[in-house]
Amino acid sequence: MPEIRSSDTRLRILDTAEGLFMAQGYEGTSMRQITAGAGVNLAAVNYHFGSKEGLLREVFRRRLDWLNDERLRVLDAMEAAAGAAPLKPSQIVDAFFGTLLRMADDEAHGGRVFLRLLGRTLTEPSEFIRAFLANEYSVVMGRFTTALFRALPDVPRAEIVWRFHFMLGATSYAIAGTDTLRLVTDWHLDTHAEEGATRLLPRLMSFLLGGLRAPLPGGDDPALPHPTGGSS
Amino acid sequence: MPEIRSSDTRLRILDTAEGLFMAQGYEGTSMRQITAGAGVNLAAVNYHFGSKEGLLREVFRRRLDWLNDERLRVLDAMEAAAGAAPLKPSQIVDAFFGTLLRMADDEAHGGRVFLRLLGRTLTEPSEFIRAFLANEYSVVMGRFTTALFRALPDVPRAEIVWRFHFMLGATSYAIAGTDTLRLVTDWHLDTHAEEGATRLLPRLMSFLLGGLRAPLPGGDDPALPHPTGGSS
DNA sequence: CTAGCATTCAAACAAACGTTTGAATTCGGT
DNA sequence: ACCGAATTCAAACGTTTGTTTGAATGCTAG
Repeated sequence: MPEIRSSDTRLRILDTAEGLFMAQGYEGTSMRQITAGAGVNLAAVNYHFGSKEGLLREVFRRRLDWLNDERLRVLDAMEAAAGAAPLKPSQIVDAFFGTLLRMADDEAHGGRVFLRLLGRTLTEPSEFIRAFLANEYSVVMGRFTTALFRALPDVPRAEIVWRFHFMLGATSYAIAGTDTLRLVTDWHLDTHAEEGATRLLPRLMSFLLGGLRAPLPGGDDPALPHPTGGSS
Repeated sequence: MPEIRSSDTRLRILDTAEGLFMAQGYEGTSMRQITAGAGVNLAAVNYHFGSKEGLLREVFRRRLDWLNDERLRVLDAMEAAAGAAPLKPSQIVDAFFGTLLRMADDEAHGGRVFLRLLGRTLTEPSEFIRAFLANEYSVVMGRFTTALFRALPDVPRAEIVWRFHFMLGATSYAIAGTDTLRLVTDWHLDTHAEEGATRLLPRLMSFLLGGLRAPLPGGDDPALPHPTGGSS
């Protein structure tokens, strides 16, 4: 096999960059930090990835390719088992978000570090990563939204897309800010110090399903005119 | 009144920086972009705010002070009207997230620009803004979590804090990514091009309440062992 | 009108940025 | 063992970064 390309320089760079991008963001991380942390020469990044942008793309690609393939694999298996019947919403949500969160305990595929980086980057789209992410996600998004359309035929499709967005946000935040939001709400979450990923899954799942299946904002439900009445 | 401090240089800088930080992030925005966009001298930022960090702090302070005061004002009015009875969860959620979203249509207090900046920055905490945000939010967070504790006496407190996090994430994403996530899910959301903020409120509200009041992840509910069975 | 403080300005500062270069080194195939 | 390609390396490239300086200008009070 003469195909063995990389020495471990590539991997060391990718792993180090993944961690630093997660902790400091893309713009906030310098090439010298990356190469110093990886113990390689400064020019190694440009040699192996062409540029800093190319490095970021590769950091995402090696994880996202696996994640989205896995998502589609799970969804395919579910649909094959269901035959012609539509899937349950809980199944679809689990195939998408459950697969993502289970990745947190899979150290071989990035673990918590990549999950936090992903959740973070979706909010700070550096304009050049947006096209890349949109392309990486387009197939998966199409499959899952149509699956949700079939699973919830009574819900307007626009509403389903909205709630998919909301679910994405709640999930990204939950994984990106395991210690970020703990500062905002310094209310100590009792026990769980590090093992939050496993305990997070069932909690997040019931929240997402509750939101997904909430009554439509049709108008008869609590309309809530906000009581701004201040006397003085 | 000899108290009139600022020329409008301060305001021009704050407004311009708010927009640029939103569009490009803190690290991705240079002082020269800010001062050029505001039409002021480069040294004006350091003169009025001391440093770039000081500018970011002030950008947040002038908006967050108003927002969180307003949140507390609404909550106070609600609790005064309710007397000794606990508030309804929908009231508390509206006082917190409804007040935030209504800010989007209030151009005098930042409007959509600040909302997107806020949602963005909560995910990329530059380590020096975390302490600042934690301090700005501590009072409000305390008041609202205890209000939720009273409103949902049967739900474990840790669970309420979790779901508060999830609600924060869904909301931040919804406002931060009005066009970000539209690229990820390029499924065109039909009509609404710009007026999304107003239409967003009822949709998000029912989603949040559905998630907040979802059945607890107790275990008897859909446990969903994921069907990973793939043949080849 | 003028003294005095607040503000603005052009210019320069050292430091850090991403990238490039060309020689030194390592490595696999014959 | 040797050649040629792949990789690593120290050094420097030209920009851009945030900040500082000291003189020029604006404004207000006496």
